[in-house]
Amino acid sequence: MSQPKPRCGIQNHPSVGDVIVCQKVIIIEDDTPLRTSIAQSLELANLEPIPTNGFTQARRSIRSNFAGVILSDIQMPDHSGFDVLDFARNKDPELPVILLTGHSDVPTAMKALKSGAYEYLEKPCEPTRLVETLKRALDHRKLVLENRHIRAELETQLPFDGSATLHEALEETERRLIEKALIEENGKVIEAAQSLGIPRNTLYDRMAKFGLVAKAFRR
Amino acid sequence: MSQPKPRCGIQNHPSVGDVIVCQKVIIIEDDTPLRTSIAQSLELANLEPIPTNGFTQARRSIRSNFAGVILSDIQMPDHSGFDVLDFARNKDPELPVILLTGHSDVPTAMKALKSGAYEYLEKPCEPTRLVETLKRALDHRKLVLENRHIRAELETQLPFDGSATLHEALEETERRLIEKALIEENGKVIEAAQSLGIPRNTLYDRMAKFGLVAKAFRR
DNA sequence: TGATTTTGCCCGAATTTTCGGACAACCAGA
DNA sequence: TCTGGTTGTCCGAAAATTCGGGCAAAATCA
Repeated sequence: MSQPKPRCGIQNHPSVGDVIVCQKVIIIEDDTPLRTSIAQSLELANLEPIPTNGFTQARRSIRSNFAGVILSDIQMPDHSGFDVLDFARNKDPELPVILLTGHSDVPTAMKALKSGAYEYLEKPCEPTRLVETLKRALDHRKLVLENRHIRAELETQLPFDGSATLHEALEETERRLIEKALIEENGKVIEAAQSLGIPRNTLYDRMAKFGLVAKAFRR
Repeated sequence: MSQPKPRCGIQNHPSVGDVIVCQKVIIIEDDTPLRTSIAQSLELANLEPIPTNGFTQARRSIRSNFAGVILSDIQMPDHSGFDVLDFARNKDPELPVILLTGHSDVPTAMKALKSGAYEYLEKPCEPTRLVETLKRALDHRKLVLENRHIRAELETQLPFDGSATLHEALEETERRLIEKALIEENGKVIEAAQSLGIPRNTLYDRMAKFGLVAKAFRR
């Protein structure tokens, strides 16, 4: 029949129902006492601070699906908060960055928002206000991540174009279910067969039909 | 002989891609000049103000999937902002309410947040800050609505719980596809068969197996 | 290394599905 | 009432699928 398509396909989705935890806050602040003080405030609020002393130290934590937000000082010796902002937006445009500006530095604050910061806070900042703001940002982030997650799930679920034949659609569904089972069982055919409720040989029959090999599903 | 209709999708799929517009702001403020002033600020920011002079006038706009947020004064002659908050949270717990407090009334502001307000603003509020805050709230609201929308979509697509047998899952899928085709063809078995790419008799076989009758799918 | 498990494939019989053909019953319009 | 189209069911042969058993090669483990 058809060649074993090199479809990389289904990933191991953490199931739609489960809640995404999103409470990390990367703190970028060169002033050590202030940094630890902020970190403490966050821990008291049940958040998960990741304190760093500057851009260089922070950048390895900043990645595309990071489950949290960034809180960065804007004036630092080595880099500016805007560098953080650019870097973060490049990694993930929907990753909220909250910038700490100097007292009453309205023009810079405006510039921050225009550059894509999620929010700014004036430097001598009461902990409660800080936490409130971060919680809103984290909530926002959580929604964004959930959204991506569900969309990904949707894509794997509705692949039939309407012009497909009943047989084609069913074959496609069957192939996906088999692939999913194989992934979940780490490429173990026997266990996948068991979880699908069919005998081992039958699963091999179907796999052969679709050109699937167990090896390709190993972690 | 009519062609099988050029069906674009498996169902009329409110298209996951399309963007939800969410820029309405219900303004609840008894002071008329201030109210219109706020409304103007919002219009300048490309938002869609719905000005009301109080809770009574506003409550009919507040409903479960409202595509916007609420901005309410906290001190009003007939009702308090907290009444608005309670009402809104009852209609939809994820509908953001932003409360306008008097100048430096921190305790009330705290109480507002604890009661579930999305954010509070101090009364003599610069338009830019107001608009920024509202935009964040609207963004949040948009995400919530998108989320609901996609989840609903996913539920209609996700046919089998993981514990189902391969055969059971495929049968279920087959039944759904057949029902879908019958619905789209208004219960005409012949046309449904054509759109599914199988002969009429085969479709009858399958329908019999599932206990389906065409009559039940007529409009 | 040797023992054990797993893979991937083939056989063959039992079962299921496919699908053309046929037919009675029903309904709607002329 | 006649007529054309549809529904729902049955038959039967061809085709496909299921699934137990078996086996050689590969992988894994001790």
